[in-house]
Amino acid sequence: MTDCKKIADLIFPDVTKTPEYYEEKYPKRELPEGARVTRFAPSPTGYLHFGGLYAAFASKFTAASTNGVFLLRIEDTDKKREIEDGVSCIVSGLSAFGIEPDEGVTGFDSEKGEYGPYIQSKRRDIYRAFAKKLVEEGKAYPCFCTAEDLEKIRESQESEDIKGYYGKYARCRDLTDEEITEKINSGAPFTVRLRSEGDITRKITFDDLIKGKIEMSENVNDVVILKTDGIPTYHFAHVVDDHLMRTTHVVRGDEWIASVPLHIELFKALGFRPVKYAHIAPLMKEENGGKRKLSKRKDPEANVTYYIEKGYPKESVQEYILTILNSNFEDWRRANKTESVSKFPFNFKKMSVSGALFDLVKLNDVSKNVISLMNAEQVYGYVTAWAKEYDGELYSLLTSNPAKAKAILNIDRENPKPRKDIACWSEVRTYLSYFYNEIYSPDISFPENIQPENAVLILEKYKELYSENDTKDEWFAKIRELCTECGYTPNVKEYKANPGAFKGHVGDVTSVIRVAVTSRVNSPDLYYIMKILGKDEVGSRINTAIDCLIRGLPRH
RNA sequence: GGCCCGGUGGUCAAGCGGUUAAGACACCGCCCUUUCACGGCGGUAACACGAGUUCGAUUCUCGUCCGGGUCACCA
Repeated sequence: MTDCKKIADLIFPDVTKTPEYYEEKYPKRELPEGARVTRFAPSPTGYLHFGGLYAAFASKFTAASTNGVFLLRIEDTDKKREIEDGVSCIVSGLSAFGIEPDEGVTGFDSEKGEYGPYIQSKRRDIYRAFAKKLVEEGKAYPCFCTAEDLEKIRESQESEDIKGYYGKYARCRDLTDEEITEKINSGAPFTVRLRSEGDITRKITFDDLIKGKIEMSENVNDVVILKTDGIPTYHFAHVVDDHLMRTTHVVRGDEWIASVPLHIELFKALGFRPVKYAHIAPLMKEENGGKRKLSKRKDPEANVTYYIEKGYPKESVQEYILTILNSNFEDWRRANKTESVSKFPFNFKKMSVSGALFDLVKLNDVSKNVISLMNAEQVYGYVTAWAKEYDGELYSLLTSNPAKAKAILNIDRENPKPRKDIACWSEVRTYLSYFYNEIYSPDISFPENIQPENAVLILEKYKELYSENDTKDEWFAKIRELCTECGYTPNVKEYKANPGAFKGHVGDVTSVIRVAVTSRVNSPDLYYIMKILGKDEVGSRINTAIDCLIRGLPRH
């Protein structure tokens, strides 16, 4: 006859509070009907992973769209893998992309909310109170198997379909009170295991919010719920925490699906109502034709700091995450061009069931759109803030003459059809390098259809006619004249109708000027560029280009 | 190996028994054009394979193949 109560007291001499105490301390939340309580619960084992950010957004949007609560909890039950500034990495990583939890951990040693502590290492007493209850009820028991013992069990299970600590392999499951008492008194280390009541032939089904109905066999493993150090495993902490924090919906990676039967059994054993699950597929990365999980180790873009260093605005990252998070987001965005993302009706049903390929090209596209909608003032603010941190030279260039910088950034901006040149702030340096001699290196190479002697001709004439005070219309009128004088036509259509009659069209002529002035075949509006550069600089660049061309010209 | 999930154009993805199989990115072409862009229009290109159910399968069932996940005192 085993006396579970006695064993429980023996195992947990330190436990003073009861589960009832905690139930009362963390009452049901008073939230409007349908409000969802979600959480992001990472381990502080390294930098914040992009996939984590992705999951955090899903949680946050779910809570926000139902007027619920989104909280941040830190799962630091594995001190071996923990890194020193793990918590800060997570908090600042989330914050950099616009996620501020409603509740939970807010910094290295700070938190807010009534359901804390939100750091698992500070919840030891809570877990132990509930574990004690399980032991008292005979639903859990101490296990004295060593790592070597378990290794042997594993080896003996090679041919077994079900592996784990169960049935005849669960050697400590039926120890007598005397055996237990003796081992504990002798100071033998032990874990606490769940006494599973599962039956492999019985199925459980649950409705995953993303994947739909899933059917699996019941859990039969007597899994460890408290490690030798008295700290809970993920499974036990998850169940206790999410119950006590009154979480309603758990959004997490789909690597957890296999443990759902265990989690459900744990909820049941503790007399808790299970949470609803939404398991999201991992982000994938393309690698020589195949797909694989975006890897922390191998892929720099897996680290959220990658986006900070490159200078992607948080709005862009949000926008991109939403496009891969909910398949109808892009349609919504087209219909609501300037609406805040917080208005988007987020829905689990619209999430991809299988892993989305992480696509930097698409991110760039999204980001260019986002940035194209900003005004020059905003862009200037963002770029300088970024440059201050990551590109000191650019920073001093920009801030030494803010008016000039803003004028540059304002070209072809703030109009109904803005240019889409910039995807992230680190591209700005190259984008405007030709405005600053300090970072400009001329490279006079024309498109192939332009003959150097024609280019010289055009530039010589242009040098004479350019006047800083011309209006844009006057300037272009001169360009048209120049075309005609040099054997080009100002009329693109005319050229296309009769290409043999001309050396080229106005596009070719401006190309020559553009390359001479900016070393680019592709730039914003030339007129404004030259305005900003000033007559002297324009003249000097044209001279340089002419020299360059003449030196390269064959002698006749 | 057992169990679970998935496989629609190059990529992301709608679709849920009858569709000319949406849309977005990328690519190509055309148009617009006072250059460069932006924009507009159009194009190339897909239901992994094999059975079955059905009058009819991308959609339902089974099998095969392929991809992913999981079987820890890690989360």
